Amino acid sequence: MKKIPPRKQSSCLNCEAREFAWFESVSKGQLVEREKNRTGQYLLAANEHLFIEGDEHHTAYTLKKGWAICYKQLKDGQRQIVHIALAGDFIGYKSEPDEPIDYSVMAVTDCELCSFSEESMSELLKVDINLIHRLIAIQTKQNKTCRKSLSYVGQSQAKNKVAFFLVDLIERLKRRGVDVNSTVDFPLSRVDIADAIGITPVHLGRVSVELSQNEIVECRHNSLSVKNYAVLKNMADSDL
Amino acid sequence: MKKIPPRKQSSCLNCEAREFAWFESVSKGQLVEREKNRTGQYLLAANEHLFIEGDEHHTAYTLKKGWAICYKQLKDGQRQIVHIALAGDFIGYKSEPDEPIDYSVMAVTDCELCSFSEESMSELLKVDINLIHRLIAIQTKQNKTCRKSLSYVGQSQAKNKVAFFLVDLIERLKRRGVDVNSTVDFPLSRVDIADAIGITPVHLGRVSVELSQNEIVECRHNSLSVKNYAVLKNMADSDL
DNA sequence: CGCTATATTGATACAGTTCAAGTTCCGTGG
DNA sequence: CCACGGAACTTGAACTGTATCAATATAGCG
Repeated sequence: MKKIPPRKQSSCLNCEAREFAWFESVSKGQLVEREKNRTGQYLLAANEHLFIEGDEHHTAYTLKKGWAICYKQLKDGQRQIVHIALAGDFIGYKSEPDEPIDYSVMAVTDCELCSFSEESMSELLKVDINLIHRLIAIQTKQNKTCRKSLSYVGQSQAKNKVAFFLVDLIERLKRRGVDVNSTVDFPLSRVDIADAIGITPVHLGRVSVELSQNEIVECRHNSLSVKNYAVLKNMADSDL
Repeated sequence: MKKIPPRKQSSCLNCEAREFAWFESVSKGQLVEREKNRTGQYLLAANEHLFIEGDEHHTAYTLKKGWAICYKQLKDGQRQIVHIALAGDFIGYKSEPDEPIDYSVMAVTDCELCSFSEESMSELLKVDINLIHRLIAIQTKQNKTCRKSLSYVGQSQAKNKVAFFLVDLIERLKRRGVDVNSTVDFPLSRVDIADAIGITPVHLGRVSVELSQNEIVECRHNSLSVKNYAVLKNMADSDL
């Protein structure tokens, strides 16, 4: 991971990810002041790790740009992706400084990140009540998302899992201003998607063929194009 | 749900669940004061619902006594249990008052609950910084637990799922002072366990037979007895 | 003491996995 | 710009874990 020297760091003022980030709750006026508590800005190249499950790291990050995956690994090597991190996502925060982190984060594309040390975070939480509430809101949402993933991973079958997963992602991309009607950049590999929804990449392949033959969604080679979002959405949370 | 009249309500002072609950962070001295912001105490009979996914309820609860299940339901009726609530667990909290709750809660055994209205909560969070940090810690832990469930539900197979699930529960019961070496009360049905780990009750039955034949764990008829915890633990997070 | 819930057992079907052999894609260097 | 090599995807055949359905057995409740 490459640290960006202070004079080259970009300001929170014109950060596009801010409306999805922890600092969403900070008013323009206060931003310069709060920004002083940001402890660094980094470049993380694709496929590099930010941290690994078990690390005793002491930093939380806002993903400023790029795609990253958060995952856990079982003893037998099986990988479960627990979250696809997009611009604005707050990752690596732990309330207990002494406990090791319970998941790993790896960049999918080249990423930019802003860091907050534990001290700077508790300083920020001390001086700005809005940041506390925003942090709580972020956690509530993460929880909600995780419960939803758990539900479809546990209860639905392959085709529906794909739909659930894609619809979730598409909605998040939409909010970030991506035009989902055209073909969009989609850096996740088959293996990534498979590990996120709990099936085999091979079987995901077969399901994908079916989805593209039915003119629902085409998802391959770093690009995604939605042909029939209504049907896809309906497939997420129903047997159709 | 039956409301307990004020004069019959028990105090937080000698609550056994408190050390696992939100008020864990409150000192004995402050407890009487904080307790004033508790808005009610309730009895919820077995199989009754506390609230249902989609409800616009405005109350958070501490489970004081009993077992409850938190679950989500897919359109096709499939149920995923996302959490087994035990004494001390904080359930139903939402950071956004306007949003409907994203899961349902049903009592498994008769339960006792303490309630906090949205107003009382924001009052408490305003006056007691420790309660803020405790709330954040609770959410962090819930998140962690959910990620873990997602991982084994998504990636391991039936036998291991059972082990994961039981080990998690057993550890939580231990902390609550239950002697796990003897036979313990275990009110969850086969269907409940199956819906928590994402398999069929019938198949869970077969796996259970195997586990009991191998003298690892016997789990039936409202009781659980662990024969070989070492092996069970090893089965959680490994192929053995 | 019967009645409904819940759990067991067996037979069969299928979704999803595994392994292995192709194929296509894409970045790299000549 | 093309040729190469490795990674990512596809395809096929065989296998297996889990689901389904249906029929019994057992447990707990009124």
